[in-house]
Amino acid sequence: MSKSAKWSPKENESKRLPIYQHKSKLIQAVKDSSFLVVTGETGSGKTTQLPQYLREAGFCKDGKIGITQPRRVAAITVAQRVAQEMQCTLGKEVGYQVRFDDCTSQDTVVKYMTDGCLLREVLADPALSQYSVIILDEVHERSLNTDILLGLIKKVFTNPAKATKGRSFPLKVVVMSATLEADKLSAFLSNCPVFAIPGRTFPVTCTFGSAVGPKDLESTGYVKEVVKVALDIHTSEMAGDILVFLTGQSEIEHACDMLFEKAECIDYRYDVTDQSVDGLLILPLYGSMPTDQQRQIFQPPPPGIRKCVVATNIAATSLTIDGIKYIVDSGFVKQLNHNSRVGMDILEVVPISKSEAQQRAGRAGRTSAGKCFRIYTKEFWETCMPEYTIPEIQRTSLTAVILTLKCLGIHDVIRFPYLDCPEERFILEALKQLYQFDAIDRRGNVTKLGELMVEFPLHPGLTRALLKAASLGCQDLLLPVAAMLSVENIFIRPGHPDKQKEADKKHRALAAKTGSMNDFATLLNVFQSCKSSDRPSAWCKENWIHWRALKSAFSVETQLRDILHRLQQKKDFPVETFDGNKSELFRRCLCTGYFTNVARRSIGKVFCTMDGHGSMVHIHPSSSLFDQEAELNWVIFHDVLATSRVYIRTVCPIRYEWVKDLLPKLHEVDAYELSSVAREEVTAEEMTKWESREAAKRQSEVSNEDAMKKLEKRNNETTVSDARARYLQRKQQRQQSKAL
DNA sequence: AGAAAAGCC
Repeated sequence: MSKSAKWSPKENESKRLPIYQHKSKLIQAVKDSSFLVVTGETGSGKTTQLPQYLREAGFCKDGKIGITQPRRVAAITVAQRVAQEMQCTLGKEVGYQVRFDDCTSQDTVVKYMTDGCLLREVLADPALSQYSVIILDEVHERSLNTDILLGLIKKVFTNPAKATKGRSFPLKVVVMSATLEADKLSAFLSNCPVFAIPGRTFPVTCTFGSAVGPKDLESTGYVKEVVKVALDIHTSEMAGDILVFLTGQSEIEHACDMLFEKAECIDYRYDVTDQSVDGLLILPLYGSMPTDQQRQIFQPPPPGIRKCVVATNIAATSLTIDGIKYIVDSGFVKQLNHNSRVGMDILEVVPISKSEAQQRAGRAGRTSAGKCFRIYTKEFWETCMPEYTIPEIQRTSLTAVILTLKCLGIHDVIRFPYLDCPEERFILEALKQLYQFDAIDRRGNVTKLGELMVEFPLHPGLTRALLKAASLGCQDLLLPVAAMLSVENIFIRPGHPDKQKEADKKHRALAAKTGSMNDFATLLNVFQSCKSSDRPSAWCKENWIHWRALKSAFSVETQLRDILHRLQQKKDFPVETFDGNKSELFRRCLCTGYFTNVARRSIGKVFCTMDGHGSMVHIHPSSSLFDQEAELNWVIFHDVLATSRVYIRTVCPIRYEWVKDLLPKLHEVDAYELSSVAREEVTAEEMTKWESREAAKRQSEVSNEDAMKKLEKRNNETTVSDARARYLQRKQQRQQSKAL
């Protein structure tokens, strides 16, 4: 057939995918129902093929097909592949949109995008009127944005009265997920049908170990054990590469060092050119690693050499390495959890879930049968590992998300249809913060300021400070700072002690140049100095600054500037004036967004937070204020880190007068009030109760002095977090094992 | 006296 000669290899390949034989049934299933759950493991072809099938079947007549992904790279690479398969130019019929990169046009009918992008679109067009089909992909990963989109879709489109509002034709929704969550998702979306596509993976045999049991929850013995197991594999198993899962950068470097000492190896750090050694090629892999080093991971090892990649969870979903046949699973992961008891985010090492362990094991079966060596016992699996990973929505700060919902007109944020409901106190905490930032009023309604704030892709506190600066005409001070604080850490601190000293020295010099001992000012200085440099990347290298991170800060700043510029065109954008010097102006703006993060010197180097929790904190060693003895009594800070101590990081000295009038706001309102009046059905009784409490409150305004006394009292009682205790214990064990 | 996971608008 002459037609077949035209087929590209890709096209042939797509017909061999497991999904192909279900094509007509799948199209019919989408036609038959407004909601559909499609399950299929990685490799089934659902992400690339389903949108093409639906386009062929005429679903693009009235609108676009939108497919969401939790990650940027996935959205881009999948769009590239589909454009190739459809033999069209990327950005024409097939396109993608991620932050900073919109590759779509008028012609685009198949649009891949990140879930965050679609959420932004919903804010502008809640009816999603441009789309005929929305496909949510990788729903089992339960990213915060995907979860919110799911809830919004349920709320709007399962209600026939609301579903047609703002639309001229009905919307089709397809939710794609790994097999495990299928029934739950179907139940959530009005018991919609489930379509299962078989996967194409190879069997992976899993074995349990004996090294880590339920009693070893707080120990770091797993680092030693994974090294031992990896060496065992190297000496006794058939050819095939190894992937080791650990939790963080320093741990990975340590494990690589141990492997290098114990095996006949090539370590890329010392010797990549000598390919004559028969042995192990050891490659660390974590997110903040330079990209050219990351690229080495994907190259096949030299002949006769086995590759051993030691990675963080980045290798579980974000990156796929070919040729992996053996997995060594430590059973742990580092996770950022919001702790509402102490009111902060804590980065901690926790056991992975059973489903995550299966995901890790699956990485060995991509190209052939594989083996997974779990270093923990069966008992550990049964008693310490939860069935599923707790979804992000249940363990992060919800302030920004709640503001988004409020701006979408969803007042009852407690009874929003969450697939998994966050704890009520998390929601209340978010409401309280929004109230403190003047984003919502006492009745839980979004204020004018709140409507401005939701436009910015930033934490609300940072946005609040930025808007204050804008109203005072000094946005140029705050825009770079906001950008710098919303990208990954820009200061490089190498593992080698000598280089560490060198880096620290450079960083201190950057701080000193501002002449003000204010970490926010240092960020501004780094931003401006690099930007005005002739050779910015060389400047970064010289000063131990992450060029990649700083580059993204440059783009973020431009984006924030554009958003701000657009909002300032509005006629009711607030305008204020201020008399005083620049440094005070800068710091006063910061106070507007950071008065929830105020600390006061207590005794010596110990500070005490003024947020109502009264935690004892120290200034982080990376801060320019770390060794300042000066009369430094009041500070604001950007974030908290719980390691050997509870540290505040990115710190700025302030005067008490600047926050005096703001601090009472931290105590004046009970979060329950914000939520109960926000609920759609408020009983008359509830209303009177609330009114009378309001009246009582007005009569007895809590004075600052009273609030301070209360905090002082709490200081003596509390409150170093559990995370710190665990850290100390681990450190001790580490030292003991070192001594042996 | 001492330190950072992944991802997204």
